[in-house]
Amino acid sequence: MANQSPLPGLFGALSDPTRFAVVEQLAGGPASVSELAAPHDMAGPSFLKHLNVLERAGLVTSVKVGRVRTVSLVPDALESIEAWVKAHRARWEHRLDRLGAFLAEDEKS
Amino acid sequence: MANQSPLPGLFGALSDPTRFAVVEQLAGGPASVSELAAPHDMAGPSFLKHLNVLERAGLVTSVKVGRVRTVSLVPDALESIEAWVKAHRARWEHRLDRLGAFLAEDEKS
DNA sequence: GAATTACATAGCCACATGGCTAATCAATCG
DNA sequence: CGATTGATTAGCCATGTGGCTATGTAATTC
Repeated sequence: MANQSPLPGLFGALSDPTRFAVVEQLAGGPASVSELAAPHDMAGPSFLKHLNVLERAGLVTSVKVGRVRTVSLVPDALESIEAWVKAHRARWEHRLDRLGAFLAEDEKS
Repeated sequence: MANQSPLPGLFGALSDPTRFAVVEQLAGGPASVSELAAPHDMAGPSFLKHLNVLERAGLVTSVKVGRVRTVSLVPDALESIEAWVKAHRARWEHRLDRLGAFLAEDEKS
């Protein structure tokens, strides 16, 4: 049982407003570091840290060509989040159904 | 536009392994504080803080009856996460399609 | 009514996080 | 070549976060 879920890490990466906004921007297509940084009134290095967090979390990849680094989304990451949420919401709703059934049953008595 | 997205807050709540596990446990149905705390080798007050974080984030509600507090999931929260992920993944995949089309077009020349 | 149980509050501490400036490196432009 | 631009590295600092112990309070149980 050496297997820790990677999801808390993904969530952590998305828990910062700056990083969250970056992901939203990237959903519109890849962008350079400076394009991504532009909307955020923040010093370059501070912003870079955020990008590194996103990349270490696996939400984002990047390639550097010449002096420009182009960053893009990794769809698998979003997919795994979606799968997890879907599964747990489903379990929960199933439970609510059983509760509803129980209450209805109770009502009859 | 005074409207900040609530999602980073939700993600923050899920970014801690303990809290993440609590949510997973709660997907199986409501539970008391001590039932939730049991699997986590951690002092009571430390664990309580986590529950409070989850509650402030809106992922969880609780009612105290007698001396026992019962905690349950708030499905809306998971739902809003799912909706966000779905939307952004969709945008991204649409983009990939356009890229594919572009590359195919390029191939012809 | 005394002891136990189930949470809760207060306060402390170590470390992580998020921001900054200054300085560097490498590619491109004039 | 020299200047500029885009990204990066190296520190520094304030604040937040996650853990603890000690103590408190309210509901049950014996």
